[in-house]
Amino acid sequence: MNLKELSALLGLSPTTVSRALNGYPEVNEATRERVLAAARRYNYRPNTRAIRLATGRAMSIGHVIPIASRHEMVNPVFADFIASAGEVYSRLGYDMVLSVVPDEDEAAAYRDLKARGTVDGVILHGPRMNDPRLPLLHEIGLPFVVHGRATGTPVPYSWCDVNNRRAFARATDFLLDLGHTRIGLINGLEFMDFAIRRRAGYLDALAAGGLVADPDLMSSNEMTEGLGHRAARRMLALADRPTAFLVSSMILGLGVRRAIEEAGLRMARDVSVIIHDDELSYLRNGEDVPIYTATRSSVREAGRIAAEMLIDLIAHPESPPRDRLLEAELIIGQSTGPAPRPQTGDRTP
Amino acid sequence: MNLKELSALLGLSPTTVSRALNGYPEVNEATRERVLAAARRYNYRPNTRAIRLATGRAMSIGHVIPIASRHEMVNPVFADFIASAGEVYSRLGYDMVLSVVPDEDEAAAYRDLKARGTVDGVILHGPRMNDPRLPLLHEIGLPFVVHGRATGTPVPYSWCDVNNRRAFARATDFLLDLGHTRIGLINGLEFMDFAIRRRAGYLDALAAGGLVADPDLMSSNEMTEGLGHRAARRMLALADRPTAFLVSSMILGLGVRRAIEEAGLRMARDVSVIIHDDELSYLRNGEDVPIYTATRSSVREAGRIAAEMLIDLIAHPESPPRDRLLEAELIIGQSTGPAPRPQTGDRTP
DNA sequence: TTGGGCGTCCAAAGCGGTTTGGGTTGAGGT
DNA sequence: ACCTCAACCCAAACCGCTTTGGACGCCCAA
Repeated sequence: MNLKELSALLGLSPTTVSRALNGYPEVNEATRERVLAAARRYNYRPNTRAIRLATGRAMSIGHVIPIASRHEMVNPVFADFIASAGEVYSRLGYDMVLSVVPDEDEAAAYRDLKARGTVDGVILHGPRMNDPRLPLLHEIGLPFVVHGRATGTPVPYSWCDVNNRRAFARATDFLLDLGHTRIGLINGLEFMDFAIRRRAGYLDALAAGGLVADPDLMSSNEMTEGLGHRAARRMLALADRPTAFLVSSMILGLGVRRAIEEAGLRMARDVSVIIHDDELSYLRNGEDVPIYTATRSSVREAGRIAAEMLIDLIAHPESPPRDRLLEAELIIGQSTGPAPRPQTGDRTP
Repeated sequence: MNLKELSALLGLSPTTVSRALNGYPEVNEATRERVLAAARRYNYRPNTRAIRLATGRAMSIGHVIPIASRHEMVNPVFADFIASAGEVYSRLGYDMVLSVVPDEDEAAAYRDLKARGTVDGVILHGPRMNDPRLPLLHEIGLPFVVHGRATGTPVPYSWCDVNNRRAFARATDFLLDLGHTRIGLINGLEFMDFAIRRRAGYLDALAAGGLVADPDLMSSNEMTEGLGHRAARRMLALADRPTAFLVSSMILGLGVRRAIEEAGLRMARDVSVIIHDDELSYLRNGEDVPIYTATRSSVREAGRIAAEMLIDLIAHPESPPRDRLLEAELIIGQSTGPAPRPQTGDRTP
């Protein structure tokens, strides 16, 4: 059932039917009712492809997911982010189109999306320091919102980010207040913007507490359970081992906990742990009471905000960039406690 | 730059330019070269929206993600599945469109995708027993491939699944051979098709081993760390507690391990654990050697196969349904060992 | 010499909507 | 009786591509 058929059935012109369905004023209310009833009755839906060509708008938002051919890492926060962004898109009549491309083709993918008119705008994921994608998107004129920020970007842009620096500074303060002085930082990859900011927050707080950072207590890597385990194990094997860990994700935290227990230690009592909790739906930090003390910030909320921001940006192309900084909450869980008394040397090997 | 402009620049008709670019034979090779060179030079890309309207094909594949308003569960295998399916789509010139809709709107979402012509086909995720979505898709005539199977479906359909039944039967056999007789099953939600098949495999093997299943040793729920922990803790508190667990996912397994250690027991030595490992990219079962003994099957491979199957199906609408059953591998890790000697009663409370 | 066939190209008709620029009608004012 | 002006509706152009149905020139066989 298409517009022409429907209008023929109604004895009206396609023009009038289109206007009736789209709420234009120059159509008699009685006629509009008749049209709406017929549309319902014959289950008429305007063809997406025709609307898009006619209006010149794609009515869809792109998300480009680069796949590194080496390890094919898929960011675990990604699923929750797009789920919440997708709800917004659906609600506002947009489609979400995902482009999965090899790492090296990412720039080409953006150019393509723009040149072919496949999307009206994109969300940029996992921004890095001096991220080349931002100037690129700026240059080709594709509206975008960054999930996070990209330190060193020369052009203004729209973003929605968590205050990672303050979150990790507060978490570090909390540990310092508990008497910890040897605090390990198990962070994401060092070129990721969030990781840079979290380290900065950690270093801020250490410095404010009169401590100097120990390079042996800082690690940066992909955020998998295995790598969290490996980093924590290495630090726990140090002669002057940490009594607390600051950990950039829940999944890393699972590995850290494993390392702690393998070393014959108990979380909270022997080694405190604070994680950053993105509130992923399938990896909750405890059902009722939080397991880990955490800097908590909902990635779903960020997805929702970024999506709304982008659609607003598309609707008002001449408006200045928007941004939104979300504060993380410090949630006290069962993974932190006062620093243990000076060690008695009975560490398990 | 559009086709009309480009053809004007070349002094050719749009027809010829279009044919030259699309590899049709009725165009002089020299002309084709000239057209291709100009297209490159002016960075011409045919407008997606126009192609779609003209050809009547959406050149995109839909994935509908229902969001239960209650707990907003996003399936963690989903990210990896769509990442690998997406690679196939990109390669073959298709777009992937994700529709995130409230649970109760799922049927409407499929009808909409079909009626508006937004997609050429869909992948169906998380099939259940007697899943109403399959007859629906069949009825509205939208090509689809199921990731998994749906027991009880009256119509034939295309699918790509893991042999869950055989996998869990083999895993159970393995535990029986190690001398375990009290084996707990920590499974996904009981109406999910994969969970039904896994339980069937487990029950098959128990029966073949002359054992009767104990309802207290079977649990079904969503597959989160917390629920894995809860189920295992409950079973470990039984007077006649299990000496082994069969666990439906890696994430559940993390919770199970936590429960084991909280009970003062050691995995493998006191309690064996076998998980099902979907080889998620951010939750690997060990880097080099597997941590958990596991029934392993790559969800990425399934995504790739399902995507190719669907596109093939779209290209040949009259062909019969296809299917593909993948066998899971039994990987021996460090989480299993011989059943401990009969208990001496020194369990921690 | 003529006609058929081939190679190459083009005009125009579509795809299914939106949108522009009127046309018709009837009520109200003079 | 005539004009004006809403209110309502329509024909046709347009979005940018694909595809159908020739057109034209040239070569070769009859």
